[in-house]
Amino acid sequence: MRPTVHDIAAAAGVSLATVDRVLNQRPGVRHVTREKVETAIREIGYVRDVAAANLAKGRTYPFVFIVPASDNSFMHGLNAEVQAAVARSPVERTHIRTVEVPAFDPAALVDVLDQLGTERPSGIALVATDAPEVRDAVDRLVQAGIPVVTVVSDLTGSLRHHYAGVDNIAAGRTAARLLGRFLGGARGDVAVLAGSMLVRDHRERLEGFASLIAEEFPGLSILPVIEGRDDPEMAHMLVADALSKNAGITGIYSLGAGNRGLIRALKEKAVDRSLTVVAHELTAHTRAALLDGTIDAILNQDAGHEVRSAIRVLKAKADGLSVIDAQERIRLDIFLKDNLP
Amino acid sequence: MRPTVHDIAAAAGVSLATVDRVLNQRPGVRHVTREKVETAIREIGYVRDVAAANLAKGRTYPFVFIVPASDNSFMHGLNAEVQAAVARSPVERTHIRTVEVPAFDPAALVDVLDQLGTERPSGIALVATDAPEVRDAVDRLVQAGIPVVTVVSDLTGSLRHHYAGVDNIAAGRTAARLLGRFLGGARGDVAVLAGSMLVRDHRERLEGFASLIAEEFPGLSILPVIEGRDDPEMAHMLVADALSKNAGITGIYSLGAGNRGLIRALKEKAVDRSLTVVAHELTAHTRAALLDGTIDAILNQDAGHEVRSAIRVLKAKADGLSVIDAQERIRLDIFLKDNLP
DNA sequence: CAAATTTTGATTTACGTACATCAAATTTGA
DNA sequence: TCAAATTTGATGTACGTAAATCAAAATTTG
Repeated sequence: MRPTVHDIAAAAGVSLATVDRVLNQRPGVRHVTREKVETAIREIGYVRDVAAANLAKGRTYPFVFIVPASDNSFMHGLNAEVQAAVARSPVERTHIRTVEVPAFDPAALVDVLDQLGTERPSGIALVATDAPEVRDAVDRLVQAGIPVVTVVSDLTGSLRHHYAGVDNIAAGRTAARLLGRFLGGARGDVAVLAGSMLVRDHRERLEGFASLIAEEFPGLSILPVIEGRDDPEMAHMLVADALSKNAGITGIYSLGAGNRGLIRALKEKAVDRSLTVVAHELTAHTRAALLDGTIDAILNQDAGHEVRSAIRVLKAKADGLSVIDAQERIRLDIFLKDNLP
Repeated sequence: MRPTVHDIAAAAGVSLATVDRVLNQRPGVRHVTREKVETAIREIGYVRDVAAANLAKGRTYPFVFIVPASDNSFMHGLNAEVQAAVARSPVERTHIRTVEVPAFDPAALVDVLDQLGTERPSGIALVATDAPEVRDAVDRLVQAGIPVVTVVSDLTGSLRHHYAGVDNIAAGRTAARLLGRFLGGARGDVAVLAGSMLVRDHRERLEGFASLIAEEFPGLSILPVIEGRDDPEMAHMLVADALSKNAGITGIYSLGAGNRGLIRALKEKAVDRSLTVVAHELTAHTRAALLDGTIDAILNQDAGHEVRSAIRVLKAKADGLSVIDAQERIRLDIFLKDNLP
């Protein structure tokens, strides 16, 4: 049987009340006594029964999810997953509130974060906009003892407890290797479609992509980045234009959203050309395009995993427990036609 | 606040005891009263607090993991993950016992399963040997109300509640597409190194691999399968031999274990040849080979995820709860040099 | 050394559910 | 209609922990 507080009390030769004082860091225990209890805890290998403790405390975890008000399918998916987590709230003893902030607006994000500093929720998850003032605001929260995790997009040099998202530099390099190998050493131009170079994930993907192409596929040259603002219409126009003007394009890397426009452009302008296309984010559109051969590979991060992982980590941090690292690593999924879920 | 048994009692106009009788399917409740309570439960949206219930019951989940006594790194890894789960047992209220059975021995597996039928644990996870008598034994357990999940290797046509593993046909097809695309449409011979054609996962991987090569890469011809019995020495010998005798080999697909031998053979016989190699299972050896360019891609299933998923599913089944399907899908990881964990 | 202060012990209630017991009410059958 | 059988209610204890109260003991201070 698993040891209980009574066992600690017996082992340390003190009363239950004293054990409780030590366990819950209440005052009124002499240093020597405290140490005696702590030793007993270690020696008999006591671990608090979190379920019983939460029951006794009537504890719930008030968490806040801060998501950008972006109108693209990835963010919609992320929101849906957060809502799914909200639906599970009663069972998981969480109480999740979502806050929308304007995208790419550090000041607005800082305002929200500072406000939360006074509310003191049990944990905060945010899709970070990578700016120094945001980092400082997050660090203030962390130093005030509030667990904070970043989701999807990380925050350079901050004290956040955890990042639930993929390594975007690695993602870019992986895309580059797939594209390069699929092109089989042929010379040619590669077009890159991004949302905006102001977003850290997009910058990092491009950085990884460009560096690996330069290192290992010197026959390929990367054209100036097309910024489609994650907007299908704009992406369509810009890609169609590029394909018309440049007959030397043999590969395309789409590292952001707005793939609907890309796919349309490809179907209009490139049915006859044998282009190799690697895109990010699995959606109904990209899935169909992968199946019909318009896209050759899709890199994906699973928003559901990210949300669930963020919640698990926040809970663990709130309880001062450790997490299973391997379980919380968000993997970069590579989908070909054959391994779609 | 979340509704409790007291709220049901009040809503249904009955006593706590009656609610308890309905909730725990105890006898002595008139049909009409039972319905009244069930309606109230539905209407106020009551969900049992599993933590409190388990506390009251002093419940633990006695689970059994049946793993084959195979001496390869994948099974070692799987065992390590099961042991890690055992270490977490006190916290998770599980009580996991592992049973080793001889590999590829349906009769031995059936014996163990039948034995467990009398012990009636809360759940059973097994690495299935795909044979009709095993399927029947599993079906008997399921029909006796014991939750059963298969791990790593599934059981054709059985009633098992869940399979925590990858789709091996899809894995084979994915390997074929990677190999085919990496080879860039060139003609050539492809060698396949398997453990044994008696194992279902290996058969399925080969099946998927061969079918996609036939469909989409007619320039590639698959050589007779090399059965290395997942043994490094044997794999080394057979692969070295094949490479010496056949200069037309341009690609290798290793779908089982024993990759240490494969890698040694490649380094000895194929440094000058530009072979494309796709292998299964990420280990220290395959990882190093991927990094130094000996292997081009690794397909992997995460044993830790499989074990944790199996446990979550068994718990849910034991409690009659539903699982988050997306969370329990075991993904086929594709690792290139750039996205290694 | 007594008084003031700090530390410790003993005990109780609560969280939400499970389970058992016994009494009271209701229904059923003859 | 009455006894027997069935159904329902009332109540208490338990699970492991949290949190509070009050008394007793130990320590520190003057």
